[in-house]
Amino acid sequence: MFISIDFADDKPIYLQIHDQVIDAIASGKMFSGSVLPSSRQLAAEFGINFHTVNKAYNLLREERYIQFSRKKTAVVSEPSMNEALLQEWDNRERTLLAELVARGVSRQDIVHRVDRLLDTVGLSVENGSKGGGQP
Amino acid sequence: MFISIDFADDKPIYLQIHDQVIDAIASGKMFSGSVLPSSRQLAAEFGINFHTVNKAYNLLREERYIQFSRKKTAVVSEPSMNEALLQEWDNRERTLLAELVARGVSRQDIVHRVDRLLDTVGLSVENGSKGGGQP
DNA sequence: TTATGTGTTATATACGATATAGAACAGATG
DNA sequence: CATCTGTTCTATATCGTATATAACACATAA
Repeated sequence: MFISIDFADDKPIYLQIHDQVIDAIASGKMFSGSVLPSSRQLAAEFGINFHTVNKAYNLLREERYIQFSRKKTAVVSEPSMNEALLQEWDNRERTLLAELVARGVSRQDIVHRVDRLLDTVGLSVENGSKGGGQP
Repeated sequence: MFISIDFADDKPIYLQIHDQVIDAIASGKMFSGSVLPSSRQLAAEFGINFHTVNKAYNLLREERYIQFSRKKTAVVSEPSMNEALLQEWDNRERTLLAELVARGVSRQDIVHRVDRLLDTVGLSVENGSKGGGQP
């Protein structure tokens, strides 16, 4: 499975699941139409409560990353974006960038660092037909 | 004052203060040696508890952004950075970048967006470090 | 010296978020 | 029918956030 939970991490479990699903989509491991494991199934796999998984799934649905089909199974949605989301993203990104600037990291180093990170995010391509339209 | 508090924001007050101090340093409004207002003083200004301000200050100190002089006043430290901090920053930045990638934003758009954000962060001359010199 | 202001420590309360637990429900599936 | 799905409800326990009050050691200025 593409999800792992670190109980020692201070980050809430439901957020760990939430972020890793987004990461799986970004990296191409999952894409529009991919079916996610059920709440109870995923919960059993990690020995956690299925309500915790539900919380992650519901958040992902509110953010339009996934949706629930009539079969009640969670599936990855078509990518969606809007101005409000971009504005909210900018706020968080700006706060993060300010940390490096405040610590004296040069602008060139920051841009290079972001660029290098983007390399590691989308290692898609391989693995079946990605980008060839929707399944 | 370079700090404002939004009680409607879901972000904790102590984190709002924390992030805005870092932003002030990044933008050059504060730099090494700048004196921050006292906990009780800043708390009174916004009608909040001084323990809340203390929580923000102590976090900033643990992160080496500020320190407390023998006079017990909080002052901005010299910029510091290390590998562990960079690694931790990468993790958070990667999660943030994955959101845009998962939503279908092109790599070029993301880089351009980050570059534009960096314009708004450091409105202090060059980067690399604000001059000023230290006392 | 006295008075004031600083960060620090301690105890206490209140509230929301996180996580767990168990039960029951409607709808789809085989 | 039996099973699985997400959903809803109630309940509990724990932690983080925020406030409140008190007291302390230290530094500063009157």
